[in-house]
Amino acid sequence: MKNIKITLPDNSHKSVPIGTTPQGVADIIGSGLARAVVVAKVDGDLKDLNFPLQQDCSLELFTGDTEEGHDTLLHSTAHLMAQAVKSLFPNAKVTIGPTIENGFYYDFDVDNPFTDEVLEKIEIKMKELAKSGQEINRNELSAKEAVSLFKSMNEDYKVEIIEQINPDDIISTYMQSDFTDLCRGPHVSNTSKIKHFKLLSSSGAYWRGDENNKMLQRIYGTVFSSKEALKKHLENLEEAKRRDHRKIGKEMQLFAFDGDIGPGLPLWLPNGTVMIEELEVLAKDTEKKAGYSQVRTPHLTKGTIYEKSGHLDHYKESMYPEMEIDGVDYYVKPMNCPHHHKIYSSIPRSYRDMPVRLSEYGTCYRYEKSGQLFGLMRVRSLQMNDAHIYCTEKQFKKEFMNVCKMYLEYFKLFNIEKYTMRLSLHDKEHLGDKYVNEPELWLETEQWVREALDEGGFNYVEVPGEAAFYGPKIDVQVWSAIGKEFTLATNQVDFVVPKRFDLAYKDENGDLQTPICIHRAPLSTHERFIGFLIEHFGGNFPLWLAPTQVAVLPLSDKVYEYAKMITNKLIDSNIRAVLDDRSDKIGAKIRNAEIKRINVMLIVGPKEAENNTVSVRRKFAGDLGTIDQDMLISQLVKEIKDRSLTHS
RNA sequence: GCCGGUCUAGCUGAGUUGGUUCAAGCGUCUGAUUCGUAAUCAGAAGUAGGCGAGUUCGAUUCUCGUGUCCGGCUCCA
Repeated sequence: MKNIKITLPDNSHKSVPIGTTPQGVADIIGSGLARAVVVAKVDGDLKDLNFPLQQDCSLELFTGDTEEGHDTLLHSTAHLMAQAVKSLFPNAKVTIGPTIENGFYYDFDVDNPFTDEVLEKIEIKMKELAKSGQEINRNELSAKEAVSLFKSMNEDYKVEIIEQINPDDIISTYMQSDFTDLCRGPHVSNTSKIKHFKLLSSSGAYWRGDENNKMLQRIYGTVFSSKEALKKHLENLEEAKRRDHRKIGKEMQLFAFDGDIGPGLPLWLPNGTVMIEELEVLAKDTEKKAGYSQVRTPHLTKGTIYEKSGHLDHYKESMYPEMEIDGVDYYVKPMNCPHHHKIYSSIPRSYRDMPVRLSEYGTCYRYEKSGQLFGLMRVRSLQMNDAHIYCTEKQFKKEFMNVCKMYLEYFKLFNIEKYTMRLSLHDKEHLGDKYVNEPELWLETEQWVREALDEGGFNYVEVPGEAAFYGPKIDVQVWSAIGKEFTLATNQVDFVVPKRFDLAYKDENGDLQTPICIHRAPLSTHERFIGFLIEHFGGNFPLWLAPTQVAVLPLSDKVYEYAKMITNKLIDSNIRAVLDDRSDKIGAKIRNAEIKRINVMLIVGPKEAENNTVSVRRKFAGDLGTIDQDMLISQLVKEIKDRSLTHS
């Protein structure tokens, strides 16, 4: 039989009989690799391990701990789960089962939703099927054959999927025992390769993500190449839960929800309010330097203005219903833009005044759907770090870029490193309904934004169909501790509403021009930003932001007077200090302060009282020794003033 | 809004296959202790099974409704 030459990644060669599979090559290399390998790349293309090699080629073997291998493992485990579900519930119809970051899900059309007990049963069945070592085989067929195959199996959803694939394409299926699934592949070659998996949760999910379609039942799960990796992942999930802003917010008494107030309407407790105040000072400082003017606007406004802006058309569903006052409909405001437009137009504007930058921590109310309220991240009452910039076409790029630069300044201050800038564009299909029908203006404005971003050297991804109804926008996406993605900062271009409001400025020639409006909220809302910060810092805030900055811990009642004096001195220096005057031992006081995540602990005993010093202990740093009280205070004042990130 | 689940003291959290007064820890309060870098001891109090109906001799436990929150889906100016 003819041999073929296999080139491995280290450029070594193996000569093997034609028809040898990647698994076969792995077997030759070693038994450890043979067990661990899950998928292969043949001349750069991902292939199954039992793909017969027909000619000289390069071959790369991937174990489950590589990106390619893990993805294959995840996908194959989704199939294994579907097989288990079909075996337990023969009436179940399978739909789609993709991989996601560190996991997979599969949607089923079943008679009864999955309960936790059922999930356990499915997992047990999966273990059984995995152990039984079933071969997984690829089969290729035409779209027509595929349709009749899945029709014969009563898999309506698969038929629907195939019918939307190009009829000339070759369709592939994967079969393990009596279970066949439509899939592009690749897959592991045997169910015994799947060992360390866990089903995590189940939930409802609409077919094709459309709420008009039937609700399917989704199961989420994950798999790893080793027991340790799975354990580590599950521990990470647990750790994430500990950073959950809802948990820490309660522990640190930052905010609360109350049934008598209403869902999505947070109460800001004194500690959380301290953080709000600090953020507002930061925003005002930053905006003052950047040439913004502060404004204030009412919470309640006539409906006519929202008709004019178009918001009633587009967002009535998520606005609190109107209230009739003196025969006129009023709304609580869902956004600040129309008010700022009215401030802009309250006086005549010249090109010399431009750009006009109006900022406000505006309080808004949005009737978000009940099912999507989520801690502080999605609420119904919110205060936006809002501003509107009115500028000329010429000024646009620079203004837009400066807003983006402001984000980055903030991100640096808070040490936010993981984020994505998303340029959200319109979708031609929805001009006239979801988006204002100005096809050329859309393209033009989008191009401006693109150029502004490119010139500013920002990295971004383009996302069609995500724009606001009045223009393209930049969304900055971040991830919460529990892995949810959020839009934090946002920056939008509005080429429509200024015209509707007859906003104008007089240009050099004395002609009236319409300004472009940039909506921006770099710090998002207080609610979302603080929610994010809680998870980002795990409650261990930088000193300037911490609700309680210093705890003074007297060793005993004998030094109470001295401790009280130190505490007062700190408070006089605008430092948020508390005195722990309980009769606990010092160890208990320290423990208590540590649990409360207090950054600076000042331990004072007779020695300190005698020398006018304090003994400093800081969270994360531990015992830092003794220091003169005035020197310490000036150090802390500086750290706070600089909004320093350091804990020590 | 949709699918599923949750709800026990300020917090965490047991238990009750329907049966007198429902644990415990933390916290709180009182007293003692006066202590050197993550828990001193003792005692006490506490509007505790979301809410409303129903079944029952009897419901925290079963049924129905309703609210909240959670996991997702959908949505997000």
